[in-house]
Amino acid sequence: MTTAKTNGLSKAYEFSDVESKWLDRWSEAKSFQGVMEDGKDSFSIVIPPPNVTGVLHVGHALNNTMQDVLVRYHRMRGDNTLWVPGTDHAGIATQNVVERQLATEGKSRHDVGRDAFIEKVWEWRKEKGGTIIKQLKRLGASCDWERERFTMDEGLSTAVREVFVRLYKEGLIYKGDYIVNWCPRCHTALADDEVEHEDTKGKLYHLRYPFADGSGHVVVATTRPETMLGDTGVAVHPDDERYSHLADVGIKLPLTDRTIPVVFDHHVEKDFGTGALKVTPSHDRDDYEIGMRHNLELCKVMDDSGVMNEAAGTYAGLDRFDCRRKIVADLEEQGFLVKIEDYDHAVGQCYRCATVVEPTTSLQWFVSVRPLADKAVDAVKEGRINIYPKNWYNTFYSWMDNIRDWCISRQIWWGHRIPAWNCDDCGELIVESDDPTSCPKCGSEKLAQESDVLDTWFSSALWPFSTMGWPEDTKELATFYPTSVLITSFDILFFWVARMMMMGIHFMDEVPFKDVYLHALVRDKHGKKMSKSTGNVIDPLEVMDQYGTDAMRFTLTAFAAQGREIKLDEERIEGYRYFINKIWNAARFALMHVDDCDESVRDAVRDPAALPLVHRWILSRTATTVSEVRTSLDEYHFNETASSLYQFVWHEFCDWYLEWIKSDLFSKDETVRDHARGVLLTVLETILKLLHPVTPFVTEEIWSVLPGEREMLVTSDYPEVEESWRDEEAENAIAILMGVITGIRNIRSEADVHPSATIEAVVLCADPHKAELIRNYQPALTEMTRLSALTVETEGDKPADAGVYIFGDIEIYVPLKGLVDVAREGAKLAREKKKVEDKLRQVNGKLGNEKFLANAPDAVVAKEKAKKDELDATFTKIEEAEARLKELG
RNA sequence: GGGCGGUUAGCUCAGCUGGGAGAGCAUCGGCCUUACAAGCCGAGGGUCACAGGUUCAAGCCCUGUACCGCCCACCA
Repeated sequence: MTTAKTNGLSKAYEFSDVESKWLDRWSEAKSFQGVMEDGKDSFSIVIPPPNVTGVLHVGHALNNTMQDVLVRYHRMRGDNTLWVPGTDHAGIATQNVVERQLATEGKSRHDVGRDAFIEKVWEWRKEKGGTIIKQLKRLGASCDWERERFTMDEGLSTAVREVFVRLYKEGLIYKGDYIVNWCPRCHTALADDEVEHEDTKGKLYHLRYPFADGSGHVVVATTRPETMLGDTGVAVHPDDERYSHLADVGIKLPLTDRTIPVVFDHHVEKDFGTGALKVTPSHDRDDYEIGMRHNLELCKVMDDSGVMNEAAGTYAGLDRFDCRRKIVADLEEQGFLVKIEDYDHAVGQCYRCATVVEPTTSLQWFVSVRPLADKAVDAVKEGRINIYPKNWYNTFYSWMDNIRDWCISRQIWWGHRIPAWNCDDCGELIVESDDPTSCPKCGSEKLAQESDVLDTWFSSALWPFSTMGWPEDTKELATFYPTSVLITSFDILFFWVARMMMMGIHFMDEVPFKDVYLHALVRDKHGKKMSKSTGNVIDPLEVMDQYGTDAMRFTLTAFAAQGREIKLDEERIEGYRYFINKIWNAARFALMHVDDCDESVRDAVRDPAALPLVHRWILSRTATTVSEVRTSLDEYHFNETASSLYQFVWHEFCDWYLEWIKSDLFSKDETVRDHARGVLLTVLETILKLLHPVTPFVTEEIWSVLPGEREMLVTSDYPEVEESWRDEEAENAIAILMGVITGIRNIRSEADVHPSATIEAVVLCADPHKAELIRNYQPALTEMTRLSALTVETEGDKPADAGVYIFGDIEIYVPLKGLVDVAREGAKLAREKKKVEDKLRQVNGKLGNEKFLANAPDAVVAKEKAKKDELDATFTKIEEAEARLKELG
């Protein structure tokens, strides 16, 4: 690759140096600093805090690109703009990382002790925890980096305590012994939504449970036979006549010496299996609820690690899965096993470590979410929060309707320790934001703080206001809360988004964000989830290395259509890299001509109507593009933003406008040249501004070498729609001229006329205005089609020995002097004729339909009539051309 | 079991309020035309999953079917 330079810009865009240069400059200039000026609109976003253990994956890249596009857009619009960055302490995930590190030294966290372990986590964070932040910076994320927050920071920890204590005192936090999801590997409770259900090929074991009086038996089915040791009842449906006589007869539980009762509960499905259900209240959520309804005993048969305990009798000490095998063998030996069926069912797994979750009763802390959830639902129903795309409303409501109390305590060490103390002497439970020194009830000083920490999502639920200084009244909160929009992945709608709504509304009395944009997951090009084991992971860091950050950002923006999974194809990234390069080269070309311009060159656009058509045309197209881009950004239609920009820059500005004005730029007529230079510079500047939010690096670089003194692009102004640039007349006229050019090129190409061969063309057009228009543009037209001459007539001979191109009332002939390939030309005409015929059939169908004429709006009818006239004209001319061709053949 | 989404060119996808089916890549042909071969010019390619319905008019609205995907859920 050559690196020849033109006017200081290398021939191909070399992103690497450019990117690091601007990252430094933006940082030095504090370009991303949050602004709080009176009388301005505010635009604020809080980043979905990535886990402090995280490394940038393509989902982060998408998420943060979208946020950055909006933030840069609003900053340029002059709003008070703030993007708050930060990371999440990610309780279990981070603890796991440090535990693994310890394990390499052959130690467990218990070997080092709680305080020392936490110290180690902080050390780890200091050394390695900045990775994802560095990577976000490299992405170009224009966060106010001086405001970086961490969910374990002092300020945020204060907010967490304050919230906990207030909720407790309002009776919305309680402690109790309930069934929870337990991870035997992480040794902690998990919230319902931290359990992932995986379809698993398992077995359904049918077990024979004899009646205590020896009069018979009932068959129950289970997927987890080891839990039978904890059975404290058998449940049947109250209306099930098969079992109505069992009310007073107990069941003799196999392998034990216990007798358990039969209870009648509507939850039991009569038609499933035998209609009898073994009830293990300590190890199954449904069974727990049945047990509560019928006062069944709790019998816990496993410990915190999933190992059978003393209640399991001779099975004590066995791991739960080993126990399962042993139990099945023993049941079979003793004749209690009826049959084993293959059975596919969902098995709950820990979302962090994929260990099979064990439902267990345990003493935990809970938030009563119903009252909080109701307020969140109201906010959404009343439109105080809008959700995009809107198909998420149903899902949101149904989840909120079925929400259960939130288990917030975790039996791990890394996190916000629950601000509750137990008095050793009187047993009083003390909940205070400041550490108490003595028991308010008995005065004892023997107080022990709860060992549990809070669910990570508890602190992230406060993120929109805790990062702005709550519980203090801060200027940040006054200026930026509620935030403008939350952009996040749909898979944490409930983990996080819903909980921020609940907490924000409860504590701030105002929603935490006005809009929620939920984007899709990024998948590979076949729609498969990216995973290391499949080997289909696209690493954004490698992508940035290979194609440049702007190319990746543009690609992600182009893919970000609402409501669809994103299938990312690496070839597309390559395609958009070419686009970045195209911008670069267009700028190089422009610079060759505007390099030495002074301010006055822009005067050309002050009176657009006075300019030649092609300049009026590009200004009009620019105005349209500005409008499209602004609208699509305002509506979060990121893909449309990308496509408007791509289409306009490449196919209108580069392919047509630059080609068209080349002769003007080399003109000896100073006015002609200055018009071209002024419009060229103006449009280029507009393009750079429009593109900047999506492709900040290349645009800033080009901007910096444009003539004149200028501030950095990042903090310049975003283009407004210039209504005075809109020009329908120019657009129509240029469309005709483009048609002529395309026609001539088509004939040349179809007839295999070498591009350098000089030939002539004749345009026949009965309409004198159009003819005049085309005649006026002869120089540009011949230049762009490489003709030696172009003649325009309102009437004249139609040569047979010529290539022909017809559109509407315009006919183009390129005399070929015996070079016409009759067969090929005939085929082309036939093809065109068929197209026109098909369209005519449609139009005539409509216009021949009285109901259409009666019902369709006048404008639509008029349009159809105009279409018919044009098609008729084209059709006639094609037939004439066919006739002439026949003479020739 | 409930809910949501998808099915449009060979591939990946747009198509916002119903009014002449689009893009990128890929394909074919021709060009190193002085910004760009990471480029330029030209061309081909569609029964908009299927079946009904509403409408003057349907890729778009309604009903149903098929297949694919995701989410939620207490049939053990």
